[in-house]
Amino acid sequence: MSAPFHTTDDRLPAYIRLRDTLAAQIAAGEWTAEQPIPSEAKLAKEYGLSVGTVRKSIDGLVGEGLLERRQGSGTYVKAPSFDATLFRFFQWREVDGSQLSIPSSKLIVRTRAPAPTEAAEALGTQDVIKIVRVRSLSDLPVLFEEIYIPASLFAGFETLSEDALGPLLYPIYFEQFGVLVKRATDDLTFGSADETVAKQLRLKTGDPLAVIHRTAFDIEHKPVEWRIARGSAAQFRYRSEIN
Amino acid sequence: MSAPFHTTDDRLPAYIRLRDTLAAQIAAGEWTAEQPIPSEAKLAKEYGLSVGTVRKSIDGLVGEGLLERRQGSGTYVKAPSFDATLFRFFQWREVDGSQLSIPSSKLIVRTRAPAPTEAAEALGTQDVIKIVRVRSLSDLPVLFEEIYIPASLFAGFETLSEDALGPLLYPIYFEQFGVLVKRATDDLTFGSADETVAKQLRLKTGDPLAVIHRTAFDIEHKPVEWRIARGSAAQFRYRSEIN
DNA sequence: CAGTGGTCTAGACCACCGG
DNA sequence: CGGTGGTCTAGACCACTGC
Repeated sequence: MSAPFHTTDDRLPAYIRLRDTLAAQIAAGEWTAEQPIPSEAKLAKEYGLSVGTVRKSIDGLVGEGLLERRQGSGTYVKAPSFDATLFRFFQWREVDGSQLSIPSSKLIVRTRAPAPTEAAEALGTQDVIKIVRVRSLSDLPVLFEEIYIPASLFAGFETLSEDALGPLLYPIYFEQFGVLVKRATDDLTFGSADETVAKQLRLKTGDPLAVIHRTAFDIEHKPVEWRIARGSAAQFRYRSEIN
Repeated sequence: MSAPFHTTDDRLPAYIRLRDTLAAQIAAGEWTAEQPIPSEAKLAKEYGLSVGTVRKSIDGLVGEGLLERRQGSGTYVKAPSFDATLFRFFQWREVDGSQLSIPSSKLIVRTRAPAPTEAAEALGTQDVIKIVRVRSLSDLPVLFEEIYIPASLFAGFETLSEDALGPLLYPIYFEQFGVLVKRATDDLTFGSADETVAKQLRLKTGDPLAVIHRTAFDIEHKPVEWRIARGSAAQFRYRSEIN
């Protein structure tokens, strides 16, 4: 009976308030990806709603890719497929059906620093943590990345043990800081390598580069990361699905 | 009563069969963007379903961007926003809030021809119509495109009056041939200009190029167009939204 | 005002999964 | 087998639109 709706404001439809409540619980790590969330019937009883309304809430979260239904079993938090979709640039092996592997990652810099202008504008703050890394495939450096994340959201990121940092950042954002990257905008341009980049990527100064500016957003459309990535144009391949 | 379901095969859920039936009618131009489709209640009666089930069908089509609900008024076919989303490459003016204009288009070739290997594979046929054109912005050529479309779907395209061909192809596909481009995959790489391209784009042979391979699909996920577009890398800018 | 979509209910039966 | 999600019904009342 009654309604333990969390943060959600009144006068919104019940199915939206429940959706937001569930989203908050998911982001808070209430459920793992292995255990189902409460069944539709249980949720209906708990929130004093009918099953149809609960279904509509869950439909929304499934549509957003946060939940996954498994008939006969339950509804589960979807292990975010981050880089299946979000790492898509740089397909290094041709599309012969072979899996594309995730580049390994070498950390160069990780520090609290003022944000460069563009990053500060995108993130709405100058107080950021800067991450610089080089990503490699089979020991060949392919991507030079500078990443900026708001210090307010990622307090303590600079001091995380280096072992805790895998090659993929978005899972860490989620698991360690509860920040779920849901959407991103990539801006792709063409440039040439300066000395620093050339050295890191084993190119010559002035060699052609693919340059990607990315701004990533969380569920609530708040910007949570800005990055610039550079790679040799010669091997570059970027795939984009347009709907 | 009973069910004038169109093409859809049996044993699928009713809401899917209705969705497909409606999609077919939309594609066939049954309704214009100014007149509403039949109300939910009417559809329910016509197909012998409950309103809830009809709503679920419509929900699907709204989610796909084919329909648009207007509370108190009706449900309308959504005027396809074709190139707002599908023409995104090459933003020529910086993002100072100014509208980006659609490049004008000069037709070079339009003929029935055998498809090059890549196009034939993507389209599943060799019998295609080939279109070559150069797109310009303020009289400056910026994009050289080769486009291949299946002759079976676009019978008579080669003989359309040139006046009927605006700068945007997807609206023509839809209005003249009932082919609605719903999704596309872009593959972006960098290359260098050969003589032909260099001449058309007023570049020097060997100048860096952005190269986009695109395969476009209709509502039923059938490939309906393959194209390769090339532009000077120096001015190139491609924006991609990742969800 | 009548007609539309928007929300919500309280059930039903089915298909599937797991123990 | 019981519990889960998947489909579907036949209503209710509300919010909005357009005449």
